[in-house]
Amino acid sequence: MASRTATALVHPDRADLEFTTVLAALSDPVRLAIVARLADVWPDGELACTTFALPVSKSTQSGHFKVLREAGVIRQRDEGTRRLNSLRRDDLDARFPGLLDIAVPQGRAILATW
Amino acid sequence: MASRTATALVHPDRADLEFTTVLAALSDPVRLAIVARLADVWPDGELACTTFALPVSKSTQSGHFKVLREAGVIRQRDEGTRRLNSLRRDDLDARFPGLLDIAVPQGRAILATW
DNA sequence: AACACATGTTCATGAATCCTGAACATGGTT
DNA sequence: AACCATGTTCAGGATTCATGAACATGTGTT
Repeated sequence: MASRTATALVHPDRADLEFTTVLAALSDPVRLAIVARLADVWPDGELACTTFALPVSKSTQSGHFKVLREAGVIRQRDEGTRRLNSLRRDDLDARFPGLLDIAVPQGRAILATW
Repeated sequence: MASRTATALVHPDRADLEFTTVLAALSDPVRLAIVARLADVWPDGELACTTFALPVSKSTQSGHFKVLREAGVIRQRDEGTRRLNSLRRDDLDARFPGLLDIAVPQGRAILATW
């Protein structure tokens, strides 16, 4: 992958999560669907980007995952050639209690339409 | 005002509210602050656009109120030369229970920084 | 080693959206 | 009528978004 090891992946600390940034990250159907899938394999599940079968191009997917990571919604780590994603539910629940409880079912509803 | 009576204000029905659209509307600090102010005068309070003293230009304000209205977050009605705004808390609570309870305090926090 | 393949990222381009000041429209006031 | 207050619309420039093509890296195969 491109410069994986060169620049470390940026993950904001729990205390630095911003509400409006998180909402913006969740306000896209594709990203909300990603969050719902990750919530369903939480807490120990990690899913590679490819496993989502999203209806957008590869580069757009890459952008969506980046938005979620930089907002602090997901965590990403590299394992071999794959980038594994997991939900930062603990941090989100601590900072914005109840938000994921509302958002995840909505994401599942989007998944159901695909 | 410009063509106020010509085209009626668009207000989506409660059933047509979309989660991602509402989140997008709430994901901006200025709009979140507007929502918080309206929540504090709910249920019978109506505030004209000018009363908010927002740190953006008049035309940008107009755009923000339009986004909120078209997302179904606020209701607007014209009274004389002023456009009065109120929060659609009943509809939002019915469709997305708990969302405003989370968002409003965050909006108040933004207000406190101005 | 060398080659091919799978997984993701980056870059350049075009499309869509956002912010602003200037001009406009409407209602109320003197 | 003239004037002011409240908001909207329009055109522009700037920022953001989606995509295909090219690239980079890790794994497996010969």
